[in-house]
Amino acid sequence: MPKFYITTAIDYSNGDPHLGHALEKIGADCIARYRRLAGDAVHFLMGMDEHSQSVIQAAAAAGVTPQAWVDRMASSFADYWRRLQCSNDDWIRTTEPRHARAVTALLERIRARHPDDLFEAEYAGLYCTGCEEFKTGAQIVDGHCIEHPTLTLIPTKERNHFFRLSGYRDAVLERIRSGVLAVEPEIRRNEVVRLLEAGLQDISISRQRQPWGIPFPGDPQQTVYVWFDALINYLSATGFPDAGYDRLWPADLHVIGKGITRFHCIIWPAMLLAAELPPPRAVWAHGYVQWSGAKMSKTAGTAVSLGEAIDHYGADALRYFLLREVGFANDGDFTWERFDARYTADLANTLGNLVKRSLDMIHSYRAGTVPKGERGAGPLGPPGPPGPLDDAARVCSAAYQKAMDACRLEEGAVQWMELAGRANRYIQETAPWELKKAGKDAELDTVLASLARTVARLAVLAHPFVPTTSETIWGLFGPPAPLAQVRLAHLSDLDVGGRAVAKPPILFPKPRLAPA
RNA sequence: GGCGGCGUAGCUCAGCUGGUUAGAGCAGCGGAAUCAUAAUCCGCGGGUCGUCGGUUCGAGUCCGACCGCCGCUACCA
Repeated sequence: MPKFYITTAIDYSNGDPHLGHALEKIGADCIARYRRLAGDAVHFLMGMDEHSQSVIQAAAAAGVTPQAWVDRMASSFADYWRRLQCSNDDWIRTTEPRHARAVTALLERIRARHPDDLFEAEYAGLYCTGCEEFKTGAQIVDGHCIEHPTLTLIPTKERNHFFRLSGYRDAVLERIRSGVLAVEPEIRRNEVVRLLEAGLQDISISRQRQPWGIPFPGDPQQTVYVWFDALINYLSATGFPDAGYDRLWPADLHVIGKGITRFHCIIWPAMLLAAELPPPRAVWAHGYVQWSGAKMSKTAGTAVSLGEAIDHYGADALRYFLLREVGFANDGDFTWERFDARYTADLANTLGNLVKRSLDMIHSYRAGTVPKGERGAGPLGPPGPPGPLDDAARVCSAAYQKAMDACRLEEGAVQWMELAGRANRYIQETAPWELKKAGKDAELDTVLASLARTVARLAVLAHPFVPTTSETIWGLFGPPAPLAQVRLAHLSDLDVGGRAVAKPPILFPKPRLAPA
């Protein structure tokens, strides 16, 4: 059983999670759940990034200690991820001892293997005494810090530890070009390659005057710069440097936002190479959730809160909407109109109604027991002659797996829904109610058995996207095996003939249109 | 400024290495059916494929210019 170590970016502890955070976690969770269905030994990591100056500021503003602040934030984020059914196996926080230990160990390992890669140098920049940090770029307006326009920025020099990033340009570039380190989607890979081709500068990896951080090994006067610290979380969670960490490492997939490819595709691999550790195998950089085509910015006042979006139709519906409509590669729009349209057309009308009508007919015509049809096999027995829906399931499932293997989650969702659509057409074509009236029992058995099989298969394909609904549908058959034990490879053999089915619920109720 | 991407039916998008009447889903309109959440199924799409010019027997599909969006170019998690 191949292992599959997948991670999300760890979130910064300075505000509540929003739809953008949610898209990333849901997408990663979708991939993790899919890999489990495919039979991999999945290890799925999520967590929090809890160091740096802005944490101190946020804590001070809230009148609590930094630790109390990050505890509160971590609890809040974790609560949202539970509501969204994230199936992470581990949850790491960069304030944990296991993380500090790994950061120290990694730096010491670099120093031991490539001593020249770490050196001290002067860092010069504009320092804001209000923020207690260096300011660059857009943080400076008219020569003043945007947070403290009345203060004067002070040109300051600071002695820092540096990492010789420049020495790893060729090695990282070669890995990305050859695909040994896969960067997807392609547009992100091209951006990274161009960045590498343009050349790299060495980077400062320590800070003075930053008490809220991990002490720099051998120089307790300084702390490890927050980005350098944060990236290492993926390694910390494997147990590094203890023996056995390589049961998980290297990571098979880092799921991140498109804005941080530079850190994950260039700096992080270089850090690992310097320590003579294998770089990750793949990085997937998703796009952003927009609100009516505009950026969803925290400062501009987010148009919709994550809590609202979850409460609207439930976690499954939000998961499906984000993955199907917003997508996991490009930017996409969240609007209530689109959410409603997707929910109604796909989840309620196509899938929910299919499950309901199919199983209701089994109750009306066969007293709630799935006919064995022409198959006559047990619950997971060998298939008999395949019907049109079995063919459709095979085709859709193959396309689904091809898409999901490539992290094209939208396409996976399309294929899943396509099978449900085929089943609806099958009902129309075979008209079971006519078969019932005409007393064509054998044909009716075949049709109902075929529908039941298809519904069960849809429950399996649904799992990465709508885990709760998936379990609900699967549970209706009183299945012999928990869904967690089902594998995609068994899908064609899946049968529910002879099983008693529960009365189907309305899976995705449509709110009555409110009178105007 | 540098590098790159996008601009195809009301909406979201497919259209690979150029080749018969430009496609899908959703929405809309018409019809059928009644197992089902008034759900489903069938039928209906003349949209200058951003603009202009070029290459070619032939171009959303290649080249150039232009217009309009957008991304990456920050030691901002």
